[in-house]
Amino acid sequence: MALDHRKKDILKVIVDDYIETAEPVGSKYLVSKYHLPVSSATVRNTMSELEQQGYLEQPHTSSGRVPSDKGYREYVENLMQVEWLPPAEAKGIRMALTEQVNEISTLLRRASGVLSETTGYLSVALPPQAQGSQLLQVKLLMIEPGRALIVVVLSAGQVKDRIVRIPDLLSAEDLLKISQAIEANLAGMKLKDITFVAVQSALQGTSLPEPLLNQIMYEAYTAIKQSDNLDSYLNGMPNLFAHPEFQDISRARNVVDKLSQEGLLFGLLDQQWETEQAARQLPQSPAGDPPENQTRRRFGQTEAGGTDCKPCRYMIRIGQELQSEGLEDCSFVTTTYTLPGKLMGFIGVLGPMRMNYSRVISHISFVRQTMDDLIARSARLNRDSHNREQ
Amino acid sequence: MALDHRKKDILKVIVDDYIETAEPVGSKYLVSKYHLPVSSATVRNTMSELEQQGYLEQPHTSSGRVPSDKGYREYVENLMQVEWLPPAEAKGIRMALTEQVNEISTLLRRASGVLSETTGYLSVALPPQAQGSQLLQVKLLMIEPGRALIVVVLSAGQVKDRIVRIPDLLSAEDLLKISQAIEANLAGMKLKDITFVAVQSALQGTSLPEPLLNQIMYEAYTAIKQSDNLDSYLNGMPNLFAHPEFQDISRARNVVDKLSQEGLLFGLLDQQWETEQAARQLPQSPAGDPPENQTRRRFGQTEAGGTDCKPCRYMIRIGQELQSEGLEDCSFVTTTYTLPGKLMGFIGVLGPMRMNYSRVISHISFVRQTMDDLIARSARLNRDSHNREQ
DNA sequence: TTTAGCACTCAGGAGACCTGAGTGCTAAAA
DNA sequence: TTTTAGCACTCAGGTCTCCTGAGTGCTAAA
Repeated sequence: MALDHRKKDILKVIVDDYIETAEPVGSKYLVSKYHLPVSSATVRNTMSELEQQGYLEQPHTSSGRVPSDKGYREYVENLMQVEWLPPAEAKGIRMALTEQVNEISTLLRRASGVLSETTGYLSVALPPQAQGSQLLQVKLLMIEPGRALIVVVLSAGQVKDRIVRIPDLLSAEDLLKISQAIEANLAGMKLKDITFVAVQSALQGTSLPEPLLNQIMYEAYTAIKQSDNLDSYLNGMPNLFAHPEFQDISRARNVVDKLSQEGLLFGLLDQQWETEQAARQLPQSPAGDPPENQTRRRFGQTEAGGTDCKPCRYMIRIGQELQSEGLEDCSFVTTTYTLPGKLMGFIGVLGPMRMNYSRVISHISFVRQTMDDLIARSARLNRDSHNREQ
Repeated sequence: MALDHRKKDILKVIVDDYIETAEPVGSKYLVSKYHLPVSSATVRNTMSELEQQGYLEQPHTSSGRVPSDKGYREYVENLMQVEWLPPAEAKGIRMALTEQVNEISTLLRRASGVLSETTGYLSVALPPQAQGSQLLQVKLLMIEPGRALIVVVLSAGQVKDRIVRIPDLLSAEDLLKISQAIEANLAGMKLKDITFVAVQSALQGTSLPEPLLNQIMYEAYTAIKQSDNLDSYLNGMPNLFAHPEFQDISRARNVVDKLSQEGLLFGLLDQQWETEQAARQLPQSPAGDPPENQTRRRFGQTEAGGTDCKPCRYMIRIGQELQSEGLEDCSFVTTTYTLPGKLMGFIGVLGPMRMNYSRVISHISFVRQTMDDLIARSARLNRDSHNREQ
């Protein structure tokens, strides 16, 4: 079932060309454009076999071939060459990401912006799955009698605030007591481990009358639990319209529709999350058969001339693999960035199936790498300064 | 130059019909569908005159007529009837907006969502222009040595936080001192009146060494000044694709492109803001000639059966009036909601020029009214509870 | 196993034709 | 003076036919 050398060569050239031109590619054209050392008849025979094996499709009898989902998958897994970023571009991206970033949300916004601009597709950046991060601080600030601001600070550098109603009788000192009690008992816990009962028992010690506590207890609990409900960033929607596959308005609409559904992206990325988790369980076994429709490849250091980028795991989902009606003509390349404490978040690029995978992968890998570097550096700085103080 | 009775009638019917069908309307069709008491020949003559006066256009010689920008303007100013919301729908909207709203941002998100769903167009909601609102509180929370969280609370119920670097040597107590000093000196000031020098002199009293102060002074100043940089909400992008005027991908793209440009919406709404300001300066003179391309109408209380809605000022910009390349085929209906302290924010609905103005106006007016009620009620509650305590 | 050659297919563009909804104009009727 | 009936005219858009050329599969020879 494996493809022989010629078939691989021809499949690669076909996909390359189709990515470039968006036109079905024919045998004669292929031979002349790429100076293949065989005749067009031979190419025709090979194409015919590739079609029988499911790597190519023919829009109609008398037209050239177009890659199928399977063809693209073979291409991204075994055939394509990832071009590395020219150093100048890499430097530009690094600078764009590095400038004045104190918060993870700023970093995500930048990352998404850079990705959509440099790839010409649509990009998303999602905050880390905060249920796994630790609660650092909870502050209650009196805004005016009856209303307070709850600020929740998580270990991943995420901050969430919300205004809540509180009993009119609670004073600023009461609020201070309450927040101190919560912090004393819950700080350091993982978000997912915090229960209502935990909050309840934390507040038991405050010697405040029960009725006053009840309302704020509930508010504090939901504020903490929902503190992972952070914004995601999506850029480059208009980019999609430039590609011929979306000239047909109904397809374009399908995609825009899907992307506007809040939950969808999270769902797609949850899939990856689960896969990642599973992968961590296993001892890194490069020999293990990867599941059919997931790509994980490792990049080595590049040779001189390229931009260095450590091994980097990404996932490519092509067409049907997205299992999402309306996105059959799209591909989605995603990767994860990591925060201290085993936290992960996602960045991804969505484009037509006919996307320039090589370009997207090199960019997303570099952005990911830069993000990881920045995050690690920032963590290191903090640790250092901490040590210095002691 | 004014239109006589028949011309008005016919223009109204044409626009009504075109809004409904999106097809150029012809004379014979018009007479039979609407049982006009004249013959098609008469209608033809009238149409011809309306075209000469610029209210109608003919896509090509042998087709029916289509309203021009001027035709739509005449329509929205003098011809259309605004249908009021059926009470059931009004109730639904009110409930959707009312539930669990403690923050202006939540209210805006809901308002935008409701508007896009009920009108079937695209909707936006922008936060109030915070430069006019007062600084209520500034808190500095230590996250870890070298990093702090600045929380800025404004009078309009807006909260903004950001993480900043601080000198490692600053302790939590120092931060408390600093925030107290800032609050003591600046609380109650309008955002636009706060200068760097003001922050500087506020911190003079803290007896902290100057070098430590410099950095945080700058951070605090920018945090305060940028605290009006709040999120806007945009919903219903996919709705636009359902309308025939956007079947042509290039137009759709233009619109999506425009709307993705961050500044655009603010620019469009700034225009309205200036107009509003100007209007407030003037003693409410209903006799004054309104500027050519702005609509301001007052609604009275509705009669029995309708939903009550206080007088409500809105602005309609049609096609060219938007002065925005790419939006020539769109109209934008906007209105302002008000917060205590003369603060205003915007909500708006953008759709094809051929939008159902009546429907949009009744919905946007009702949403605005409901928002104002909610905000006022919330303010009243707070004041009351405040008084009770004293 | 590869290639040259040939017959075959078929999307898509060009041109001819037709239809029908719609117009403007004119002359008669009100 | 205004309205209407009637008629000739226009033209977008659907349908039909034809043609072209890029592309194929198959076969027989190299």
